[in-house]
Amino acid sequence: MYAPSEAARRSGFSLDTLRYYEKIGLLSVGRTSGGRRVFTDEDLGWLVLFRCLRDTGMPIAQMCRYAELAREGEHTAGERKALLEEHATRVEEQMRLLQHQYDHLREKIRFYEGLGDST
Amino acid sequence: MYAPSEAARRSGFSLDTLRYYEKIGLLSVGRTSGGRRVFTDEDLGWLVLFRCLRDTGMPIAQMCRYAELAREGEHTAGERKALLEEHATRVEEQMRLLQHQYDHLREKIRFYEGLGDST
DNA sequence: GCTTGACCTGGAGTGCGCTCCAGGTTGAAG
DNA sequence: CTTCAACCTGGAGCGCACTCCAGGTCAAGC
Repeated sequence: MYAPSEAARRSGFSLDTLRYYEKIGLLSVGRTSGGRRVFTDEDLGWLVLFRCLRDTGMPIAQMCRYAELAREGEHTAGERKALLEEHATRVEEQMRLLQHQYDHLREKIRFYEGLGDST
Repeated sequence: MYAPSEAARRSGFSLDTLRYYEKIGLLSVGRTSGGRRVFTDEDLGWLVLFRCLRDTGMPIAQMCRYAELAREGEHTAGERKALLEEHATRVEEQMRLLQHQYDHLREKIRFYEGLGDST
C-alpha cells in the first residue's frame, strides 16, 4: 500500500500524471475513508506496464483499450496479446528507423571530422 | 529545381510542413518572379538532414539553432559538430531505453503464450 | 483569352499528453 | 488540540509540431 507520492516516486510518473491516468480511466485506484488514493502493488505493476508502453510510443488511447480488455476478464487474453504483438511489431520498425537515422547522423558527424560541409 | 509538390514528394514532408519550416526560419527557399517557391538540390539536402534529426527526436528549436550556425559560416563548424554529437549521444540512450522496454514487452507477450496473467 | 489546378499569405485550429492552479480537506506529528 | 504538509477536485492552460482554412494569385494547356 503506497501513498500517491510514493507511487509517483516508484513509477517515475508525476502525481499529476497519475491523477490524469485515473481521470481518463486508464487506472483505477482505491481510496482511504478520507478520499486519499492508495496504490497497491498491482497498481504499481500496471504503472510499470504503462511506462513500458509509453516509452515505446504507444498512444494513450491504445493503453486504455488494453486496460479495458483486462478489466473484462480472462476471455480477452487473446485480443490483449494480439494488441501487444502488433505494438511490438511497430516498435521493431521504430527501432530499425532509429538505427538507420542514427547511422546517417554518425556519417554526418564524420564529415565534420575531415572538414565541414555547408549543411 | 523543384516545385513545392515535388519537394514534398521527395522529402516526405507535407506542403504545409515545408511552409511551416520556412515560416519559423528553419529553411529559406528561393522564389520565382511570381512568388512561388523553388527548391534546389541543396534545399533537398537540408530536408534530408531535418528528417534524420526529426526522426531521431531532435526538437525543432535545436534544428533552428543548427541551421542558424550553418548560415553564420565555416567558423561555426565545431559548434555544429558538437551539437550533432550531443544529439547522437541522446539518441544512443534513446535506443538503449527502447531496446530495454522492447525486451520487457516481449517478455510480457511470452506470459500470454503460457497463459494470461491479470495485467 | 479562359480555365483550372497548383500555389500564395496570415492566422486560426488541432491533438496529444500532460501540467498548473485555486480553493478546500485530511491526518500524522508534536 | 493545533499545525501543516500532503492530498483532494474540476477545470483551465501549455508546448509542440503541425494542419487547415479563406480568400486571393499564377501559369500551363486548350
